[in-house]
Amino acid sequence: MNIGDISKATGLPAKTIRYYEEIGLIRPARGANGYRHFSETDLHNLTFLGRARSLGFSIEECRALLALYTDKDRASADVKEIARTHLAQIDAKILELQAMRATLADLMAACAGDHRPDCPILKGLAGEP
Amino acid sequence: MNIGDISKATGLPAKTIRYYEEIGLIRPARGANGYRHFSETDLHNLTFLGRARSLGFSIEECRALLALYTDKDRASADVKEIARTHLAQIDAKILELQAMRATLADLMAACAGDHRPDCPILKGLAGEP
DNA sequence: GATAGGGCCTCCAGTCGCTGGAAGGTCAAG
DNA sequence: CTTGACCTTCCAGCGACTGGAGGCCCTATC
Repeated sequence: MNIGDISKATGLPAKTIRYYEEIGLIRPARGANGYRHFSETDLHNLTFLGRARSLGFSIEECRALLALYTDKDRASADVKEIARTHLAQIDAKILELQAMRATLADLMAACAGDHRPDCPILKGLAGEP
Repeated sequence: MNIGDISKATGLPAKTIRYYEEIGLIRPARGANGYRHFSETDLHNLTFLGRARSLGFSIEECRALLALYTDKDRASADVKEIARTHLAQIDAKILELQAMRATLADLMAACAGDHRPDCPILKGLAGEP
């Protein structure tokens, strides 16, 4: 499979796949013409990476997960530990966004949103009582 | 006030303040020695920027908000429109993170997390049923 | 007056995870 | 033989900073 085929199969842009090769996440073979040639294993690995990325794992976490995925002697505890850390980060992010949301919604509720210049949103951002 | 003083007063790193000047968000005066000199207005503007950023507004949104903050003839509707757009983005992000969280939590719940190599998290990422 | 320290300056490079584009080689169809 | 779709590499840029090098300025102490 060429990069275009694997791109369609995985849903990942060709640019992204080249980038993953550049940073050493995958090592596709090369044909005589210089084209990348992707095996079934490459397909599995890229699918894995795509799903892990879509769950918000960083590239380095993906690298670790992929190594565990490839290592048939891994302990599932190692995987779960990475997942636990990531889950905590997601939760922290959600809380942060919810706090932002609440503050912003409060300010917006106080704002008439009409032609007049008086604006509680700006006042709130400026730190006025 | 020098940059160190304003940094303490606003809680923004000096590097960030210099960056805000570089991209034209603020225009502090300069002393004969080349040092930036910050007025009360600069202090207000930087405080405003700090709060807006902490609510997740992008730099360009902050630029627009700051212009409205400075314009005493603004319409509060203009401010509210920016806030509404941003609120929608926050909500979208929260939903995305909650979906990630749910998927990840499901996978983790199925994983024993012990010394054995069998791992539903990896299976899920690989796309196994 | 010399020196030590802290603060300030600019400029360059790096972060993360791609993404866009230019310039050029390859391949299959008509 | 040409067209057009594909592939290649390399360089640059996104957002919003952040770190560090190298060097000037200011105050305090000896």
